[in-house]
Amino acid sequence: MTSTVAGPPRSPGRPRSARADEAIIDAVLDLLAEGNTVEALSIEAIAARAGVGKATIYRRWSGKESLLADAIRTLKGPTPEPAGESVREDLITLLTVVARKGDERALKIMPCIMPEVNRSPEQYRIWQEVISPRREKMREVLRRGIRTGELRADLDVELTLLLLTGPVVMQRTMRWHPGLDDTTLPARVVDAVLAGISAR
Amino acid sequence: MTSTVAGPPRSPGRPRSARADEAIIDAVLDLLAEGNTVEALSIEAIAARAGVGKATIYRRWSGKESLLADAIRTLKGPTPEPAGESVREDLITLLTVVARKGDERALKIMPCIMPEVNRSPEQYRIWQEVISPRREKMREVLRRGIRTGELRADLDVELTLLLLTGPVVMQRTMRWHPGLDDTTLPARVVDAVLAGISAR
Amino acid sequence: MTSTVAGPPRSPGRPRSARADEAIIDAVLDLLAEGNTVEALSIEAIAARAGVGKATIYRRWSGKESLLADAIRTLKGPTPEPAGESVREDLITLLTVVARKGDERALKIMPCIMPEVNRSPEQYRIWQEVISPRREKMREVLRRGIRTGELRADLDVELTLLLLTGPVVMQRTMRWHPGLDDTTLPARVVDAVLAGISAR
Amino acid sequence: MTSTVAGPPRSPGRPRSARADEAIIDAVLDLLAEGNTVEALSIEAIAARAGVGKATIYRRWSGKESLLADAIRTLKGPTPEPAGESVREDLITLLTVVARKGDERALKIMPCIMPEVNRSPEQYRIWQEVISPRREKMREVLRRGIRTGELRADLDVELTLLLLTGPVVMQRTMRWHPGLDDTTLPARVVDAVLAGISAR
DNA sequence: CGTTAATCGAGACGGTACGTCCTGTCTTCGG
DNA sequence: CCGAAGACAGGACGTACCGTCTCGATTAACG
Repeated sequence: MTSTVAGPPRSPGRPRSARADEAIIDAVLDLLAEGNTVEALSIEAIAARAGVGKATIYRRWSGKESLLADAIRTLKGPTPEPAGESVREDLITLLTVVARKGDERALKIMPCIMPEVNRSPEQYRIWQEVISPRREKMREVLRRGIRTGELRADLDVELTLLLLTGPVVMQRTMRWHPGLDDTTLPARVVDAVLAGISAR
Repeated sequence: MTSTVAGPPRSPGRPRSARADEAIIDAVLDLLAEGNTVEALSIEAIAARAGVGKATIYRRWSGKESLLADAIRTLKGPTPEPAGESVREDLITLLTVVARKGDERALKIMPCIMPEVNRSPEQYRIWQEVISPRREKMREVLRRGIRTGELRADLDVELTLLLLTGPVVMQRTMRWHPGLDDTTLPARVVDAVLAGISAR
Repeated sequence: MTSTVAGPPRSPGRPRSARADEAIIDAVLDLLAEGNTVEALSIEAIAARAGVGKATIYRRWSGKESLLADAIRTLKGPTPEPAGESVREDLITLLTVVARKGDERALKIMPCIMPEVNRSPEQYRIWQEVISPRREKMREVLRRGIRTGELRADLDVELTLLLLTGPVVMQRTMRWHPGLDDTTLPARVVDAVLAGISAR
Repeated sequence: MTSTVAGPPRSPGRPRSARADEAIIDAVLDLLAEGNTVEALSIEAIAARAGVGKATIYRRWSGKESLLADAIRTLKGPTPEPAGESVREDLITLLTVVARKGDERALKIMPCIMPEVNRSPEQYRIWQEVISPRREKMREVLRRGIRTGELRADLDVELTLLLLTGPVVMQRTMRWHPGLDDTTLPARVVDAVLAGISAR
């Protein structure tokens, strides 16, 4: 007797190469880290760098957009799990980018990815899907803060989400303020938003 | 002899057509408003729409980047002048986009311009130049608020700038929160940042 | 010991499917008859039409060239055997195409096969092998005619072979003269070449 | 006053470069002469060899087919003008290929062009157009021969055309008979067809 | 009767060429 | 000299096949 239970529904034909997947994603990240611009990122260059035919890319992704999205997904690593002790700590955790372990390319790449997000509605949709888990976790933390009394009872959750993520994303995207260090920024933004800027 | 007074150092040959300038800028804004995406914005399409030769565009701008910058500059209208009575009112004024009178395309175009800004260092430099006057005015308002005691004495001006502009730009770019109306957003952001979100 | 007589050198493993052979050849002929052009004949299309994997084709033939050659070989049927009574009759017999019984595709396919023959030296070699038996038989008939006195004693056999086959092949290939019926053509060519066109 | 008569209807814009035309045709002939096969003739290779963008080729020709036709047209030189003294001489003249002066590539290229002619109906149409003038002149010579009594009164002109051109084209295409020299072939074919091969 | 081994279908693989589109430059003519 | 028009070299796009390769599943003959 071999097996009476139905195994996984394996599709016929040669299975897709996991090596190719990795090589392609890696080529994307390499080229981004080298060029620091998305303009220099052509499918042909990716295929050449990955040692892969163009068709192998198009078999997996519909275009540059979704390929980029997956590359970033890979880069970002899993959504961090907030400790749940204080609202402040949890928000800082969720605002901090956790790159895939050992990937130094993350910080170089992030700023030049952001601008791509809104170039087309489709790209935007894909990107939303990528970051929505983290955003949902932030909403939960805010709601918990209201319940526990750490935050105002009349808080507008959506507005607050914008107050917290807007500055961090913008700084990451635009690098407008050279004096603001990226590693300490989440903490400073959270503290300022918690406290307000008015004099007492 | 036709003229004895020294005229302005007029170069010989046919002068540049002001009609062409307008037609080109208008074509850019039209195409952006129609397509809602910058990807579909090619120099060839702009030239065709404007009824203009490609060379006429390249004679005036170095490339798509600076053309876009000028188009936005035109769209935005002049930097608003804050009244100077209260920090709150002035910040709201400066965070509100004032479109060129009678141009309904502004709100449709803004979100799809933002992402272009950081695609290359050059484009970023141009964009900074466009918005730096407004940012400088905001700094002045913040410093005045510190002097008048309306704001905390230990306020980090650059961080606060980020706290105010980040959410507004992000919402304009990403349209993440459908419930947040764009016209009332600046006021709500300013109020929230002034007050903070912590329970008292 | 199971067998003392030396059986056929049967290789182990699953034997090749005769159904596949037929399906492939048939798919080739179908596609040729449908498309009336060799350009539309891709290995992938053949495999799909035959319901066969590409590897099954490449296991049997080295490429499109030899597959085509075999398809034609199948189509043509065996070399006809001249009766040997008169040179005229024998030449007409040898110039007439005898298609495999019941295959109406032959006449549609022939013209579009011819051009393929000379696309590469290899293809040419294969083709020569296909038609050489028939050509050799024609040479014999011509030599016999010289011996029997039916033909000139100083006849150049190779030149005459060209005089006879050239017009028939060309008409079949190019269809230049719509008035010349394909079924009566061999007889008319033979008669004209035998008699000459000069006035007496 | 410059000119009141309507000049040639010059189209606006930069005129097409004659240099490009020549370079492209020359590249085609070079690649054919080198490779001796049409399979190795890609548009990309032609563009590279000619130092020309692919678009410059597609602006002038609809595809490989019509480009090839023009290349051959150029190679062949003008249709020869028969002297009109004897049918024999005129036919030999018309059957002999006159290559463009000083172009040694002609003889290498001709054989590998022929097979292309019938790969598709469109290609066939183009080719017919290329050689129809020469064929029409041959018809005239044959009709004149009938009138002058040099040829049989009951001659079938179309059949005779086939008898003459078939062998020459076939030998040129297939190179089946190595002993038959291409330069003397037209004369030998004409003589044989004139005289017939039957014993007297 | 189970092992062995070549076949089958399916389809992914690294490539090459296709024909289209856009870039930024140039070359023509007319204003 | 500027204007439109449009050709130029170059290069990326996404598609279609090429001929090869890897899968799990058949299908015989051998042991």
